[in-house]
Amino acid sequence: MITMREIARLTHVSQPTVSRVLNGNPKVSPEIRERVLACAREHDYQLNALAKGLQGSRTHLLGVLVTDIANGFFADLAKQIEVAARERGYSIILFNSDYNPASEQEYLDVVRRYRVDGVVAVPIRETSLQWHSYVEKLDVPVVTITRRAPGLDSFYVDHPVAGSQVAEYLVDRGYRRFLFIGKNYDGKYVGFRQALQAHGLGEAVTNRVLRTHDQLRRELSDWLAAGQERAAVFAGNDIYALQVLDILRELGLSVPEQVGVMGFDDTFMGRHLSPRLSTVRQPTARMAREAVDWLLERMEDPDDREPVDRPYPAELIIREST
Amino acid sequence: MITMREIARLTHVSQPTVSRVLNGNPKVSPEIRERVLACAREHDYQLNALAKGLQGSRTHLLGVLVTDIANGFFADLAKQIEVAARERGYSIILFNSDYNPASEQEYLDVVRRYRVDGVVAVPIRETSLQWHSYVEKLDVPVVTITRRAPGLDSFYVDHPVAGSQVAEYLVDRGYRRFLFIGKNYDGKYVGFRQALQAHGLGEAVTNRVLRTHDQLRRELSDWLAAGQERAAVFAGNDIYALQVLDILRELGLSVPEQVGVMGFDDTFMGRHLSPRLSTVRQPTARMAREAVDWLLERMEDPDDREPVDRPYPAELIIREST
DNA sequence: TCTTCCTGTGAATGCGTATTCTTCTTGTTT
DNA sequence: AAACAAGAAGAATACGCATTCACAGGAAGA
Repeated sequence: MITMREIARLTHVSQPTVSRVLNGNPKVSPEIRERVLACAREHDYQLNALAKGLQGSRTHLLGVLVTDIANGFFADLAKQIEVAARERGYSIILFNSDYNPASEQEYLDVVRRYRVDGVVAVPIRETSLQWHSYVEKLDVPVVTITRRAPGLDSFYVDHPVAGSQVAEYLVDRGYRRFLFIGKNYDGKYVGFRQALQAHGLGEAVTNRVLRTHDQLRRELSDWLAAGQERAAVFAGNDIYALQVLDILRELGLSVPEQVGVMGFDDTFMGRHLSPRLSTVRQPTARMAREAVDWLLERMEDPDDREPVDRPYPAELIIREST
Repeated sequence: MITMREIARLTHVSQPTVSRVLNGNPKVSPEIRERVLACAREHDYQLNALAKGLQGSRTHLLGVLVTDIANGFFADLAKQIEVAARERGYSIILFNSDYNPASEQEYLDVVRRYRVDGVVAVPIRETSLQWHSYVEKLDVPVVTITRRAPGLDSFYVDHPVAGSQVAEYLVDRGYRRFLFIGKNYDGKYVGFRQALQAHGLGEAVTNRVLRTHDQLRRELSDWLAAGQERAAVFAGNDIYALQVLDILRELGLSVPEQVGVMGFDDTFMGRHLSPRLSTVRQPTARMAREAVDWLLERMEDPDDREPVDRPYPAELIIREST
């Protein structure tokens, strides 16, 4: 791999001159400029980004931390981030926390080792104390996407709000018993339950964590047997919803006639399921773009501004399953 | 961010000594070792990977190039690669070619700029001439995963073979007319057609590229109307299959009774569709692991060995859609 | 007491860039 | 013609690390 010094030697100029040419510095005579450029082209010169990063203050690397890249929603999110970053001349170091806090922390060390310019992250929990204190010590700007992290720049759909939107909609549609599939600390569940309580339906909502398919079937069928009123299942994401639909089919129940099902994330898949899945859409592309933009600005002037808190509206996508 | 020199200053030793301690070099007295380690811990020292990469021969960065990370199959693949790499102390620079050859090429420049140690790639086409010649000039080892690239280390499921497996199975199940959804240069289609020709069914197979949902519906319904024999659709991937199932439902056709549908990739989703999707599974995790392993070995001794060509068996997953 | 051999430590150096500081050349002004 | 401004290119340096080499001091052997 050819270096500037090599080019300098070949073209009988000094290395700084080569640097000037390659960086478009005007203070260099046209003949030399041509000579150097020709040589660089001929040998297919590529800047050593490591050296540049070591010397200067920018590595042009962005860290991207997601909980599970295999989940279609985060895969799409990662893609949008990658695109936005690339457009601005940045490359992406990807990391998967797999919902494991230890991995998450480990990644922050990687981030520091590579002197990444900034990080856009989906933290596992919105308010993890260790995470937060660790990020504080980091001298790297971190923006949070899809999750709200107090004290950090956050670009997110407000989960409690989205959850309450879902609740309002389902109540409006006549549902009176509700099952939420997901972690009980999930903001969606929190908002969902609160909104239902406001309707005097606080007793009518239950929560289950998804473990295995069989277990979910048992729980679902028990739950359905335990009441008479119109029932709806609110799944923490479309993948859960897919499994719920499957189980209801196994149980011989028709959706939405006997049970309503609501997903979350508006994965592509939902559009083509049977029945087509009602779900909640997040403006991923916008969030990704604006998060990256902000991150780059944040890098300019370190920490003079207040952390930004930017919630995005969730959009209810009503299809056939409710 | 604290450096070795800083630690040296604080502990009253020389910088090389700090380096020795941190690298476990035995030639350093226990007292000094302790002193230095304590100081490093206290200040939460992190190696500057850029400097190390610049001076040494390893950056501990791996490039990962996929065609579309938003596709569940590649998302899962990327995840496996990331896990395998991390276990071996490598981090991942991710890139999305989005089926755009220009992007693909552009990425190879990024790879060179960051002096990545190796690349695991899903090339857009198995035999792209520019790609191949470009990779040759690269002095970075590249392994190809999921696609076979002659002359490069390849870890893949042989698409033509898999296509013929599908053909054999479908013929065996009594299907006599076939529609393949995907690019006609897709190896799956090539093998599929060949196997059918061997059964004297060469005339019975057609190919359509998926553009829009509506267009596919028209084409599908036309195609179905054009013949009487038992028909099956072979979709190039599970996402296509999902859309096909949807369309057939719209057309009021029952699967598998009236039309068979075969997917490809064994995406998680397929397990829970209605009907559950018959598909083809690739041993992604194994491929990813072995590709990364090989890549690391390849990095040891540059190019003394022959390029490895490692096909993996495809596994037919038969569920309800055929 | 004087070599010889370790062993632990520091000094010096290189990796590829960008920047700052100098030097040298050319052209302009009075 | 002399003085000076400006422009072009080279020399030196720093960034953080690893590595090589040389040197000091001590222990062991003669």
